[in-house]
Amino acid sequence: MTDRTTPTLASIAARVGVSVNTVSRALRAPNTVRPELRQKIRAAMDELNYVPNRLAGGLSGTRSDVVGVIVTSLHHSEFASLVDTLQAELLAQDLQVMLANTRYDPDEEVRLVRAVLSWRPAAIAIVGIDHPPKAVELLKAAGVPVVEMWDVDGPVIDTAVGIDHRAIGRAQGQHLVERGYRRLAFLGSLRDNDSRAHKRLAGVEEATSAAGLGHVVRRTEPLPGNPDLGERLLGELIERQSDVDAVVCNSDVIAYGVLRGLRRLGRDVPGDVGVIGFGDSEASSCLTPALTTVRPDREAIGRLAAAAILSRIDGGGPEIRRADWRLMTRETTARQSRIPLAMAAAIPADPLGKG
Amino acid sequence: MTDRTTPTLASIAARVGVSVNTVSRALRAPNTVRPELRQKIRAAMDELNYVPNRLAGGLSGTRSDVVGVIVTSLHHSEFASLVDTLQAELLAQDLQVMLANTRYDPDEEVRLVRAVLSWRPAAIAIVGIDHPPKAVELLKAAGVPVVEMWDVDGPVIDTAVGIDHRAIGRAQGQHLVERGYRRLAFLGSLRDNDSRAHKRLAGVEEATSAAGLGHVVRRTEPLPGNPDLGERLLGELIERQSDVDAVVCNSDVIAYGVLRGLRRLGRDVPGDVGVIGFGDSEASSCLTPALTTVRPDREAIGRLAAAAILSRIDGGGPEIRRADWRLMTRETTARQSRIPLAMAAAIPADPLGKG
DNA sequence: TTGAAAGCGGTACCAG
DNA sequence: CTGGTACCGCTTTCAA
Repeated sequence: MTDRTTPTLASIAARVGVSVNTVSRALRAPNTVRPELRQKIRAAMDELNYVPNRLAGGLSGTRSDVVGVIVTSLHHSEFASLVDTLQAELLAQDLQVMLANTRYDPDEEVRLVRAVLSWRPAAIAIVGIDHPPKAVELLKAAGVPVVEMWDVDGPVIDTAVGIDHRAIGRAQGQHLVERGYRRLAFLGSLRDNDSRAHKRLAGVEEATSAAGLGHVVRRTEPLPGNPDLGERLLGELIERQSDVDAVVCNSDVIAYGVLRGLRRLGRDVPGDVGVIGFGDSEASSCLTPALTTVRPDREAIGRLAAAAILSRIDGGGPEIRRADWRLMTRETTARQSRIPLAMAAAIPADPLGKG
Repeated sequence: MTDRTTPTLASIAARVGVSVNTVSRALRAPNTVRPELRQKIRAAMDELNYVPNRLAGGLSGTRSDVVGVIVTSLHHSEFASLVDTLQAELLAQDLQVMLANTRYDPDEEVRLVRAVLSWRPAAIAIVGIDHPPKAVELLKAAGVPVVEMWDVDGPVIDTAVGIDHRAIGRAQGQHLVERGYRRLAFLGSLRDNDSRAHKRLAGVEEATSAAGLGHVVRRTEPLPGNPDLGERLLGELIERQSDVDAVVCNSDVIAYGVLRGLRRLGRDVPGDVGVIGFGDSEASSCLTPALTTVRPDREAIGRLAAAAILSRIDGGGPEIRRADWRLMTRETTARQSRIPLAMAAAIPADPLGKG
């Protein structure tokens, strides 16, 4: 701290009495510098607490060491673990994560894509495959590898890693039907631009109509999902459709509120009403009754996404990869079946998510 | 896409027929450029999908527009919402978040501090006040504003925003004592370098010893917290100390597993055993029995941290701010008290966290 | 209102 | 093995 300015390669060079160039090589290609000199340079750097300037490095060199990660939400741990995994795997390759959160706002998404691109990232990982046209245009024009995550079904920009949401919806619906539930409802946080949730909903409807059941009643709002919202939506649902006997929740946290609400209303779960969630949050297996839900292989998505990013940076070609998911059958749907198995068998499903 | 190279200010300038710096000014100081020209420049940028290069901008200009955010974990939504809030508030000021996750590894922390500093951030926000000496040295040498989050009690680098963990521990212990619990245990994920958890534990012990009770039995592991770990630790605890009648869990997810385990063991909660958590995760109010826990004002921490960052960037001085927290009294500790109130009153506590 | 030119801190290609 | 020297793309005086 004797010097008020941040040390640069030049200050190190001056201190050691060599050229800037040599110092740079001492970092980038150590074996092209005499060990003794290298040692002195290292010492000087340590002493001055030198930290390389990546702005300069990135501007000059060819490669930048950032990867932009754009998610739609962080609050409800939906994507927190994804970001966590990505960060860890990329860091192992000395890649820094620049994080952005659109909060499901398309305008914000365009803005963030631009902001992230302005750092000239080596790649961009982004949640979803439904983006505002301008965002897609920017992404394509930038010529950066883009890895879309969580959804893979539909037009993809470049590379995608995700799960088959429609198949998940089918499995949810089919499971309820098999367990004898007949009047299904879909509840939760749902945004117009959350095509993943819409695909799951479509899957549920596919299953019910295949079973010859009526429409799936829905009660949704474009607000962040949490138990209070779940309980409120349940209340509103029951008020105008009191004969519903199964609720598909768009997320586990919504389901938590739904279960709390049903308890307060004195409805028995799974006897009177069945409940199924999506996500398999940590608490789900600890509730009483324990929540039946769908567990996407989050870790796999993170790992595959990281691998895809690295591969693309490394010159590999675009690809589409699906991760697995599992129906976690627990107590909230543990009702005795009332329909013949033959009928249930007629319902299409794809439990392995292999498309 | 007629041009294979990314557009630069120069390409825009060439296209419009002006100098580079006119284009630059059109962005940075629009009113110093003739509206008509400005219009043409805008059009060219739009057409070419121009995205400014912040590496160049940051290198040249004085201010950088990144804020480094260093957390210890993301998985269990412990800090996810914090990051979420920070990101949103900073973005409003056109500041980008560069995220790093130490996973409670001190070596990693040093490495990440260095990595983040290499982007010459306008400020750094970091979880905790206990950092490896080298990290502190780097941070101080860099002369960047540093905002430490979640903990404020102890030596601080610069500015800090957090809650009083010791007071929280005292309140947890006192609450259990008041409810008549006598043999307390502390369970959960606990790392040596997680001084926040250690402070809460110390607070619990302070409360029990003030009440004249014996030592708090502890059963911890330096692993990520989750329900399975909670249930396992509970099992191990009961095995060698079966008379424990209250469990302080280091996080709500641990408590979920503890409750599940107690249920399986046939112990009544809150009758036989009381359970209290920390964090007030979303599911906590939906469990049966609902979990008594402590809710830190997460949103306030995020907001205050963002405000502190902005203020420091803007030339404001260092400061220390405490956020509030609340004991959420629910069912898992709803046992009738067995001790005279006078005694309970003797236990120090500071429920408002004002230090 | 606009343009020319000097950096910002590195990297990379040369020559020595 | 080491040093000289053009840039990288943008910001910022200083003139015009």
